[in-house]
Amino acid sequence: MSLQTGDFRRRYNEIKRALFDKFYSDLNERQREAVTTVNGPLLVLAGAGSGKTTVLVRRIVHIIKYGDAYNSDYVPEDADEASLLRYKYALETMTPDEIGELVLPDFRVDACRPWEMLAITFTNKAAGEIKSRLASALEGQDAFGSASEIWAGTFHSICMRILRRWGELVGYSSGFTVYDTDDTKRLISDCMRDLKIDEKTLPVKTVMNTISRAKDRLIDAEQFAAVMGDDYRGGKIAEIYKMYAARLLSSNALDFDDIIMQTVRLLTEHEDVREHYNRQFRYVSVDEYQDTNHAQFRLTSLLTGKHNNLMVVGDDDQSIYKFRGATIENILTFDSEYSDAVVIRLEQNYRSTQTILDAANALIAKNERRHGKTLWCAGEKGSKISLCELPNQIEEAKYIADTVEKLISSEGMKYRDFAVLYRMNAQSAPIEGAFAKAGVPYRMLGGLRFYDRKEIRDTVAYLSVIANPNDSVRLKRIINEPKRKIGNSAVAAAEEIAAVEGCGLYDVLTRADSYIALSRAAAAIGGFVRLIETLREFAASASVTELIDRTLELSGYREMLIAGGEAERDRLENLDQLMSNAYEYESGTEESSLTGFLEDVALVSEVDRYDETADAVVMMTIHSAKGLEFPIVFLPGMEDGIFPGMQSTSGEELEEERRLAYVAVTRAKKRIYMTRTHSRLLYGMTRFNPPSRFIAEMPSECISDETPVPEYARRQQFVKNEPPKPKYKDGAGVRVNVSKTPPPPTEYFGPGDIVHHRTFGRGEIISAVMMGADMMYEIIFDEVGTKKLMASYAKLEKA
DNA sequence: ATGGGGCTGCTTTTT
DNA sequence: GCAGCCCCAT
Repeated sequence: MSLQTGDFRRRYNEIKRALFDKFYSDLNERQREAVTTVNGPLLVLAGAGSGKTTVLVRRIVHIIKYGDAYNSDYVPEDADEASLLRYKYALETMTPDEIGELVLPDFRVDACRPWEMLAITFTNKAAGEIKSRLASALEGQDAFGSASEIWAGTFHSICMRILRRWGELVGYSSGFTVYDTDDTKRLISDCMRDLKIDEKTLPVKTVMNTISRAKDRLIDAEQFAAVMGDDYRGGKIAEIYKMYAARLLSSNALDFDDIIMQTVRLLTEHEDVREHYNRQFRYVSVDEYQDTNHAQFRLTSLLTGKHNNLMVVGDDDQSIYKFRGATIENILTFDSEYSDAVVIRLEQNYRSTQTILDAANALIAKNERRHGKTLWCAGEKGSKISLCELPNQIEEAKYIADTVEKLISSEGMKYRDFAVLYRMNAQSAPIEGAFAKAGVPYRMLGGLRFYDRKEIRDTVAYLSVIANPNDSVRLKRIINEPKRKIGNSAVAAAEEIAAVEGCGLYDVLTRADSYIALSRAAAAIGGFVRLIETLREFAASASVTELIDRTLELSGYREMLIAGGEAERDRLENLDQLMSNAYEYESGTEESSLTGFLEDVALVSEVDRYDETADAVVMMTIHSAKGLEFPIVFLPGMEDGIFPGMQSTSGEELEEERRLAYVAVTRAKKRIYMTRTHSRLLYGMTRFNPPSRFIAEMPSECISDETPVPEYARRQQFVKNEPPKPKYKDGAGVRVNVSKTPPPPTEYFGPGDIVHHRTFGRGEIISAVMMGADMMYEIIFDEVGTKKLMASYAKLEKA
């Protein structure tokens, strides 16, 4: 029998919300709304630098600590006027932190236990960030449970956790292997060889990509064949897909796409498993939702179940992974997919100056397919974006190095304040060169990754075979590494036997001496099998670290490298590094195992080589810069043909490039230096690229052209038959035929002109250089590629 | 079976 | 311009 009146209840809830609002006073209103919107589908459109991770983490903590207290109207039976007074006093005197810790738990309604919370991210880095922030938010508050019980991880690690438990239901026995891109490529390549499909007519890359995209869309080999119908190329790929899938299964292996796809299959086909997780995961959040593909969308909705407590966070304007299957539709249609979804926009930016945001806003506004957001900040306008044209990529690199040094000496900046972000890795070489020459310390991301090095891959392959002898891709990788006289022909023969007998390759090897086809290599094979068996026995009782050491010893791999002398020194060091990684894994994991280590190797890329504390300029692609921020950003290669790339000059491709430009610009906190070159040597070809269209898409008042000398002498060297690209600011881009003085024998052409050649057909001039009295053209022909031709010999016509 | 030399081809990348 | 890969010669 409650004595609480309606008025009391209203005042109770008012003061409760005021307490929450004070607790969240360090958040802006939108952020607070996102954190306290607990039930039902929620889409948070988080602009660059808008505190997205903060919101994600605090919302999870909010639900675990307070549940739906903020929105609920529940008033406890024993609440009375005295409690109101107490709360009012707390509101006036306590700090936000004290309120959060001492008062708000009183209001707890329907809170959730940590293991009922699922938080999915894309990268291990993001997962690590979220985990560590959750850990510190929940530290020492055991009443709420431990942050480590929260299911926070990447799509792949979450799925692996599910598959390790239920994998048998979809045909995988325990200890299954994960194939990475390289393994996948080898396996597909093998399939193509066995199907006698020439890699020249159908590149492995294409096949791999097609199969991967199919898996993204949850299309299996049979369905794929059906969809392809009698399309020749498609039919061939369908054949490969079928064989590839069968071989993966017989190797007890999954590729990256399978990890998602098979989990979806598991949850679709096994209602009990699905219900198990639906009951468990009362709340689901997905980060970087703009990068999800269809399979991940399905997975999310299967895991979420009927309660629909699904929060997705992302920025449609930062969707830059279409090429690897991400579909921006997921984020664009979330609010129609979940019709009662709450949509919250985080537009206040805490990172950049207003000038940078103005430029970014104007740029991205050119895209059609977006939810629409406008970033703003409370801070200052800041300096204009600098733009500079340099003669070539060497000068461009020098300019960057000089500017770094200049700003360090004149403004006391540190090397680590600078980032050079480029569109393509190929752009990095000259910049590296200039930094090296100028003595600028730098750190480059995106070279060969640690686990992609040959010696590491080989060693990991040994471990994989020890853990799972059915893993034929890895088996083949190491069967003759180091050389032990088991050549391709012997392996091919053994594979054939395996195919005929329908057993594994390793099984055939164990009985090598009973096959005539293998008689020549039987002794060598026997030695290899004994090696693996010895190591398997050893593995049963040894640690992973010891196993690696023993493997390198007994296989002769280490010996081989030592024999290589100085040249192989790095490789030996890398293997030591692998052993210390294994050691680290074992000391940091409760139930360490060989399978666990291999899974880490497959799914966890190396612990970020990007050391934020080192005082060095950082160089990386724009793609890998997503999510990072730097005081000063250099954007070299602001040229059409580079950025946007020449194969993305219109439509969806161009929109994706523009999003990439948006990502690039929004990385900068204080200043941006854009550069472009007059001529650029790339892939051994000199190109003359016009300025990037993205420059013109930014408001001109945001940009200041710092090109040093008004005219370079070099302009004399190049003759064009048209005025240097119509600079008409006023009026339409009408081409005027100025001073047409074509010196005989031919009309001269300039870069960008489309010409026709009697034998080579249609082509585009990419460079025109005066050589003596003649002109040398470099032309990309549609049919025959690039040719260099002299004007007087080539009978070129304007096309 | 192995190693060396020519030829192609080549955005972006995490899992 | 360079690297990785295939083919060929040993």
